[in-house]
Amino acid sequence: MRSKQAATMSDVAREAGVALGTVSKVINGQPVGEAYRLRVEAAVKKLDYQVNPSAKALKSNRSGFIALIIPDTTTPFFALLTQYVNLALEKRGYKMMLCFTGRDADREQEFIRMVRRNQADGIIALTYTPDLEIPAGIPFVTIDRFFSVDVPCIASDNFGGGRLAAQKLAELGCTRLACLRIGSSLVNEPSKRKDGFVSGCMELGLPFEVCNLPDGSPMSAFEVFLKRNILESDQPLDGLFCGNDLLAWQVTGLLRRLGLRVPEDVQVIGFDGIRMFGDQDYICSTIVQPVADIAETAVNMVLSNDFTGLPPLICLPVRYQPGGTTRDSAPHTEG
Amino acid sequence: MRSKQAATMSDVAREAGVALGTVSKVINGQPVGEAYRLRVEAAVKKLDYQVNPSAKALKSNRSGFIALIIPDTTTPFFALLTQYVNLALEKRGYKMMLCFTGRDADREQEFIRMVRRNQADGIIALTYTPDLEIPAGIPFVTIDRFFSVDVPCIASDNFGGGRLAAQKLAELGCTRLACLRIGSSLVNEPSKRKDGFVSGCMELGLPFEVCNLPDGSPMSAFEVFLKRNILESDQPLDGLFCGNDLLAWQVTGLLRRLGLRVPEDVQVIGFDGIRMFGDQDYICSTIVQPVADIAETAVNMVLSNDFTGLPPLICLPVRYQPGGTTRDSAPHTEG
DNA sequence: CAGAAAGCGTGAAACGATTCACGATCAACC
DNA sequence: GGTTGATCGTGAATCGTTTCACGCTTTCTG
Repeated sequence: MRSKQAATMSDVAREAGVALGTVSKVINGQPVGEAYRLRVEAAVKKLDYQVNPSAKALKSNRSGFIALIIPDTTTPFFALLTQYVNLALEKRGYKMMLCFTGRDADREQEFIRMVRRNQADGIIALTYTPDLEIPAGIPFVTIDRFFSVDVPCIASDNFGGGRLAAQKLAELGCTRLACLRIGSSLVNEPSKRKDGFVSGCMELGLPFEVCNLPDGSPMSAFEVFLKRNILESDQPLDGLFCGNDLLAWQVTGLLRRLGLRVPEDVQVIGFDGIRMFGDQDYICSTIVQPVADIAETAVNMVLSNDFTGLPPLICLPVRYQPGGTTRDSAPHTEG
Repeated sequence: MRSKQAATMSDVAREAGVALGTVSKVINGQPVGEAYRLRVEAAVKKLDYQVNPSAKALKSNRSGFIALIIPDTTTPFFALLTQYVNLALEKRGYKMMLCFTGRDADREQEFIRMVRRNQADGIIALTYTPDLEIPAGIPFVTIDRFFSVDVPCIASDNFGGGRLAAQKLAELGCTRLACLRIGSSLVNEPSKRKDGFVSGCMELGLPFEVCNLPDGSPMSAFEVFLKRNILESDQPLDGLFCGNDLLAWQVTGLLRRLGLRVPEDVQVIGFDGIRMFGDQDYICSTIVQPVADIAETAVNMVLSNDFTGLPPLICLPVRYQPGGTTRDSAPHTEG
């Protein structure tokens, strides 16, 4: 029950004494004589005219919405990505439609179907379904998941990041390394973190272990690994690279509970660049993903409906960030 | 460039040999003769017909979107809320349009203006602007922020939660309590957590302190307070209630760094019910907000366009949850 | 069995924008 | 000064629904 009925284009046209088409041109910035433009602008202001997005969408066949398909919003990295994608879309005048899937393949497919009904002009997806049916004819880009050369994928330099982690640990004096992974960092692009780490270790001539656990495994599984390879070993590990920051954070807690000092006895590097309050301290030493760049790039790609000539996988540079779990960190000031 | 042009209602009507209006009735579940219904349904299936949401929105003046206005998506409580609101909306056949404001009043007002352009059928807002201009004529409900009796507000029982925290700390053997707050828990509804806590302490006849810090204050400010009132006091505090879980978590880290044992020397209770990975361990002992209920209620309210007769403030029950920072917790197994 | 009431299919009108063929205006040029 | 072409305003047609007045059937009632 709006107090005043919203003004339409014809109201503006009548008020300004011009034709409908002229109003449309002014609104859309097409060339119009100065005098006309001023009259229309005055009428727009006077009537507080706002374009009706439904009418515009109906006629132009563009909704102005981009769907972001994401496993959940509570994982810090996803939350950060959501925020930056939203920001990047806003800058370009688009709105975001959030679809969180809870890692449910059926929900993912259902969202994509929905989007095909014209609800969105494009899709940015970070999904866990490897055999997802990608809709033809709608801009579709993925983040961190490579499907095929037809589907552009934006990712940070996972391989380079893993390699960098190995190098940093070596630089910091570690001589026996391990890579710990769980769940999502096992699949697809993020899996290259391990590959890069392994490659780095081999280049450095350092011995290393790899320990993989399926999603949802209890920490006790890692506990077994760490006890055997640190407490009970005469050649204990002294440098750990974890598949993501949350894991690194958990592993650090675990190590400390086992009586080991971090970073004095064991140094730990994670991956992602998660901070505690979104903008405060890093929760561990980490390989920081360029989240803002990833979001910007994904948005630019999905809005430029021409993917030809682009590399199917766009890799963005990562950087190393000390964060309290390596010896190069300033004495820590936070929890 | 969809391979086949999407089918419209008239295509379906032609295919089924019925009138346009009949198709509309079938689609919208209005009473239609059995034979007609079957023919239309067959045609819908054959042509893979999907309603065009823009056309529907244009004619019916409802977009099917509800806007969620939220300060950010990275604060765990907000992330959780976002997820549950999304879920509740989905259940009701609505889509969510996410507007994160970064706590910027101008952005908040701009979003509301946008929504008035018919982009959304209602607004659920969690805002920091006390003098927000609430749009008339569009369903608007708030979470945790009371504006006026005309604007329904959903909140958890902040007062009761604060009181419960005091009672629990007393039960667990604490005799000298304090309430620590920062930033967002100082304002509006969440501020009642302190009131409830104070009330609880007075009922129990226990001495208490209150320490408030403005948003963005460094932890060192709390450090001063804690040093003076625990380390340097001959009547040291032994029970802390923090305005939210993140603060409780930081304070716990701070206490441990000061050489105090939690929960042996000092017990800490937070507020919110944040878990580390969204579904794993609570990060501290806490008063859990019923996030799912809050979301459901907010969605139900915003979709029922009749607020008359409802209490302006809807209060949902909280519960206490041990989480490692009080003596009633099972020996902790996580970081 | 006539007449009223109820049930239901029909299709034109409307929602509010975009688009485009058309025509008017005007400057330029030979 | 007449012709050409460019520029630009006009308004009808259109996008794909919803809605509703209309009228045909069928059923009920006395």
